[in-house]
Amino acid sequence: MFKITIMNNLFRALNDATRREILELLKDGDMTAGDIADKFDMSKPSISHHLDLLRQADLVASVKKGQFVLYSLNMTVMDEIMVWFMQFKPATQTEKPRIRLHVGK
Amino acid sequence: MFKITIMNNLFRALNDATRREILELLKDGDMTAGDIADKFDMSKPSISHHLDLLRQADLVASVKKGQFVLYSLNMTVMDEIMVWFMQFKPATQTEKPRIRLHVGK
DNA sequence: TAAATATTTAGATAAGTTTCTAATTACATA
DNA sequence: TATGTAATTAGAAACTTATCTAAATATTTA
Repeated sequence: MFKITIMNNLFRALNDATRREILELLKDGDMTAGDIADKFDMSKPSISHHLDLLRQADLVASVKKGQFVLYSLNMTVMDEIMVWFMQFKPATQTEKPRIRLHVGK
Repeated sequence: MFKITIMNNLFRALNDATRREILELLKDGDMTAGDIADKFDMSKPSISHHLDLLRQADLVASVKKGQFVLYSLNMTVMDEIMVWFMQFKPATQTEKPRIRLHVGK
């Protein structure tokens, strides 16, 4: 169900405060690599490397726009992680009514 | 809202396939350190170390039972992680009814 | 109390990660 | 086409992590 290398890439990417901050920045809209780097007290190559790990985890996508590279969040992966976490929720009451007043055809 | 050291511990703990497997084992019920170790092709001290990181992240709790140490999942932290992930869901329709037929006092 | 069992701690090693500076590649424009 | 700007790649240093074996601690039982 959850491929192990995918999970490894995912949690590896999330295991860093800078990378999590980058994800939070991208919540508010796409940004170029340079604009992202400007938000941190860290060299551009370091940020580039962080972006690479986020891309490997499919948490962000990048598109070249002329001279710039535009980065955007990938929500669909977030959804998949949530499914993984859900397995730990105790087999919870499904939303099925316990009493049925009327039975249709 | 999300304390950084807590997040660091959390994602550090999750960033390992063995530790994630331990969490999945504990889904089905509490286990002793030895029983957990028996499920893996890895030395007991290594498993002990993994359990320590999971405990630091508050993902598991441990209780000494005589000679044994019993480990159990901590669901409440899972819930908190989910809240963190939720911030990335696009500002989704809140469950507020758009039409109110009757306005009470 | 001595021996057996369960678990953790200590210390070492190999592998992986973060960060830097310097160099390279790609694109835009004067 | 030469120059400037944006971004990535390469390579190195410092640090962290995963794993092992050996040793220590705690508990039970003969």
